[in-house]
Amino acid sequence: MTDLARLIDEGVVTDPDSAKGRLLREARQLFKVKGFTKTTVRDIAAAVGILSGSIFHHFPNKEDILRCVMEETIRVSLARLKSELEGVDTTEDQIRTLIRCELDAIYGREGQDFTILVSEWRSLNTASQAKVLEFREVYENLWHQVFNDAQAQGMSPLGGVVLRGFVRGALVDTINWYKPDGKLSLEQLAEQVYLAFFGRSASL
Amino acid sequence: MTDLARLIDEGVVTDPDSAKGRLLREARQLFKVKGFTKTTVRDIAAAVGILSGSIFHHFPNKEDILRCVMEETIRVSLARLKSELEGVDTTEDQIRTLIRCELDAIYGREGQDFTILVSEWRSLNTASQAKVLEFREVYENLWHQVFNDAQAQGMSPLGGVVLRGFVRGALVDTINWYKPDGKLSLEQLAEQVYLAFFGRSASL
DNA sequence: AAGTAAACCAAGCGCTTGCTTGGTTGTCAA
DNA sequence: TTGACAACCAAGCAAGCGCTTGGTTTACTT
Repeated sequence: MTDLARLIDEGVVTDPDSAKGRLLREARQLFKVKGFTKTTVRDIAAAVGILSGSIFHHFPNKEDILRCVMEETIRVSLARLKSELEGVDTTEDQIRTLIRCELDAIYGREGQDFTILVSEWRSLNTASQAKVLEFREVYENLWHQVFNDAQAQGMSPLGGVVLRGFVRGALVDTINWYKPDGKLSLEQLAEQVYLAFFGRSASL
Repeated sequence: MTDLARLIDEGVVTDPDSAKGRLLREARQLFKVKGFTKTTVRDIAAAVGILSGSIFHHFPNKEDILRCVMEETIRVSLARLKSELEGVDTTEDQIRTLIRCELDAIYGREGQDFTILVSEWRSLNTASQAKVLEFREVYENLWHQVFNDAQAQGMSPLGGVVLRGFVRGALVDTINWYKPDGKLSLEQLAEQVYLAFFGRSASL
């Protein structure tokens, strides 16, 4: 069984070959490029190759498409993170893994997936936000635990929650200035982030 | 002459008592709360107390209102920053001033002004972005200079541009989790940011 | 008192939006 | 072969959008 097949089987992602899966893929792409409000249901339908009305056979409304896109993004990121963290023992390497995975969630695959969670957050109503938050908190707790360990080991003077807040901001905001095709590679960017926050912990 | 009067006189801000100034103030507030696309010209007009069509006596189109709001935000922040940096000699204190001023631009006055620059950036067309960028680069260069000094003095292993990118992200993203009314005060938050990026420079 | 220009109103145009409705097609199990 | 169901089409509705137009009010100058 392939990785993808297992993820589909576990309900982490929708089968990309199904009608709903195709819709989610094209919607995600359009939300990334144009943003949620500037993307019309006609845009999404045209990208898939159907008429706009047919979308509502699969989703109750436009907002629910965004909710599904966001939930899938987190579920995939979380599954990926958990599997990559397995067998990583030192806090230093765990932090590097966290940073690498999140940068990959932002720039990997078809790119900028993770960013939708932040940039389009206000496009969800309160009920949808609560649903997405359920998954997100599990993901964030992984960060908090590792960063609390880091504080306990003297690697940072900051608590896990605050430190995670700063690191998330630093990472997410890179889309506004970092160019993956420039002189700085993704791996180098990840290392720069690590250095910025934990660069001199060895000297303690 | 008061501070505000001088700013008006120098063209930094529009007179808040003028018709255009009132429009900009209400528009800014609505853009912050609802976002640009979800704010209608009828919303803005109603907040000021006029009819929607009358807005176009003052602005050529809706987008230009956002452009003006953004430009004023930067001009005010820049003027404020320059005046606060006067007489500050050490790089450490300059950094603290930069952080304090930017947090104040985000949370001060009527709150979250500065954030519009990031969250609504894509709502501007290319021409408007270029205009705003003109002012913004002056502001960013102030950061770059100070952070390059910091690197030269061994306070950080990172270059000014990259480090500024991380710090900006960390600061701007605080609106997504930091609560000004919580246990952490704005001054404490500013100090935490400083510690996160420069906390162990003394041990070098 | 007359002139001027800024500020605003009243009405609505043309377009786009999310979504609905009633019907058609393709697929597969019984 | 028939029934059932998911997937989709064709057409369009109601509401909201940015913006225009032609005219009126108000404040100030000369």
